[in-house]
Amino acid sequence: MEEPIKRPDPAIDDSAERRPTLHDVARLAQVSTSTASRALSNPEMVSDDTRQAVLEAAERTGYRPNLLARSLRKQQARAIVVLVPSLDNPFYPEIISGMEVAARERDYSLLLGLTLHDPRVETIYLELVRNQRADGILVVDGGITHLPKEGLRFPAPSVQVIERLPGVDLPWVGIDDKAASAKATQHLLELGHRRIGHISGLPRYSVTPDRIAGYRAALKAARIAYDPALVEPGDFLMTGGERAAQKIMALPDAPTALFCGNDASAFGALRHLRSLGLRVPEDVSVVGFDDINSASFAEPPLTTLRQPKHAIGYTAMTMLLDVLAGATDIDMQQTLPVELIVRGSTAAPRS
Amino acid sequence: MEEPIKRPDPAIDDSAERRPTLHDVARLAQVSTSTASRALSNPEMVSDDTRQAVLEAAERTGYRPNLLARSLRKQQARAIVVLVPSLDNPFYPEIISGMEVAARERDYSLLLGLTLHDPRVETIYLELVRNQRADGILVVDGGITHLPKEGLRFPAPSVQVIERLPGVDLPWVGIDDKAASAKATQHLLELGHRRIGHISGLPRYSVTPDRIAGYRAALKAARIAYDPALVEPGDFLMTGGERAAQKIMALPDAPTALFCGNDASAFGALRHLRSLGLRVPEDVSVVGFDDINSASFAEPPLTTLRQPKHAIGYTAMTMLLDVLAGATDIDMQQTLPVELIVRGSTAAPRS
DNA sequence: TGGGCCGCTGCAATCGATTGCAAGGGATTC
DNA sequence: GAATCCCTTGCAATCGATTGCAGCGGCCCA
Repeated sequence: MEEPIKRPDPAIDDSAERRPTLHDVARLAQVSTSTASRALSNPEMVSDDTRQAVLEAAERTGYRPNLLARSLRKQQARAIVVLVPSLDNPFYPEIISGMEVAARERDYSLLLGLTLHDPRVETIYLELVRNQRADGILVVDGGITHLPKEGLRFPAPSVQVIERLPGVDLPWVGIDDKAASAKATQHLLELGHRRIGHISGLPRYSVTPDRIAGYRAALKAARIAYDPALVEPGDFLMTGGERAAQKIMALPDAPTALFCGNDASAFGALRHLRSLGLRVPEDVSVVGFDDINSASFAEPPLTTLRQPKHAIGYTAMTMLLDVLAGATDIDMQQTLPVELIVRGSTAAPRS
Repeated sequence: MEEPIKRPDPAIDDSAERRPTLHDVARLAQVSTSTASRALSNPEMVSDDTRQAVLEAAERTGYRPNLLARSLRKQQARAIVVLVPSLDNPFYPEIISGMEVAARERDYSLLLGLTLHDPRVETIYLELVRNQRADGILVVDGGITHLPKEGLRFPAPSVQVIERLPGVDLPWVGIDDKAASAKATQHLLELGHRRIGHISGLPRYSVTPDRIAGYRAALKAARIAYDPALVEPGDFLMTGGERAAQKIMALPDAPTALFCGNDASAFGALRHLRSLGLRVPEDVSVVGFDDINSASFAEPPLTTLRQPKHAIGYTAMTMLLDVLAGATDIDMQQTLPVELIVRGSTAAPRS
């Protein structure tokens, strides 16, 4: 080990610009590759002198472990596929941000898959796991909705986020949609509203019936009869919200408040109300759902239910990595708290 | 090959639930693994009978190639790191969507890295490439800004998006900020505005001076003197836009129009104008930049410059993959067209 | 002095593919 | 009938790590 390092073994071509491998490090440190490996990955297994020499050699050569080789050997890709329908709804990027942080903290990478609800795309990303390029899947909001429900089997540990896939028994992270929805409706009731419209979401999402249920529960608690005409499906987008608002506001006995299935729908509703010349909140109150970034910038700033988006993503990723790490005492259902954010779009009805 | 497939070799434990490997397929098809490999990857290299037998065996065993092993052998990870400061600005998700499509089309995966301008995070993702887990890097908008500029070397092929890193000689995809900026300013000039304010961006972004330059060039072409007091830096966020608008509108000779460095700033400006009781566009016209999704939902809908966000992402990813595929005739600078979208936030000034 | 244990190290197998090289065999050509 | 060529196939090396097992030497204790 006191052999001067300057004199390279003439039998070895060091001039090649090949990236240094563990073998190169080992040779420079005059040890076997096994020892070099241990010195770097399990330092306590080698003597102080050896560790020192290996670290120095690694430093000197600029060695970087080849993660592909390590993954192959250890049979873990250290990557997670995140399936999202799209990034159009600003709701998703925030969730993904939380996932990225959690993944990075534990030396995992995040493979982003935008399915656009296309089963072919969904299949491609599912294959990535079958092909050992990823260790698990996070399914955000029906990323898999179009794959056959029957016998849908996940090829690896997975966690569902927000949406519960019918007939799929996987851990889940989300919110209590019914309770949140009731809370928003109650807020309007407390302000004095008696006729409250609800713009719901696409029926294919499981959150849609839950939110309707919460709305109905709050009405019932206030002893107000449920009027189906006041519930109109939107599509979780601006345009659908606009259309739904149009239908509801055209009723003979139009409501004084609208509770919308998400913020985008609420924006659409706002636009329609404006076009009718109705003022918010003086003439009609509006409540959204999600609290996306732009909700506070709307005119007027939107009263809405804040989903803990970052925390949802962080929690989901953490759960999945815990499962992959062998944890067995996982909470199958993690319900995160929702906060009602009261801004300028709600007020008492005109007397 | 007419050996009945039903009779398994008793020497081999087929009961194990191990994923089938190429070796298993080969054994079932009674060929060597090399042949099996070729039958699946280079079908034209084997005879029809053999190919048939191998495909059948692969089908029967449910074989999926192990991409880690393939990657190790072929020395390519087939993954690209996308470095973005964050997903807060809705501008980024759209770019990323374009990248994801281009990557998927060519069997690459997208590793998402949110740097938050933190050099430690930037380093982590750069390491991913050094460690052979990714083949290249897409740097979106100063994803690397905080790493030392001096001697910043990329460990793999990379493409810059939107932002040009100083002193870094890499292919780039973006827009002509100066020309776009001039176009927006000219629009206001054509409407009859003579005093036009500009809310610029953070100086650390290279687009900021370019956009100021375009603004000045348009003024000069219209023979209007440049007044530095009318240019106020924002931070590309709502709050900065609000603050900058406040400063500019407090001038003794306040402008009749504001050209904002991005849509978020414009939203902030709108809010401030509203708080002053000024109407848009009757009292003050406002122009944004980017055309993020919510620009059309603003009140009034925002006149803005539409960046081809999806195309930018798609093009950048395509360029990078072309480079990785060995293309040499790459355009080092790809400038994509910007469109002025005239909506309700601009009009002729009060006479 | 001898047996046993422990700490450290190296050998060699392994993860699961791809691929250069060579050989076998049939067809073609002179 | 022999030489040549080409098509197809298999052998074995390789990508770059990790790890079970065994060996070696030193130390401790009887």
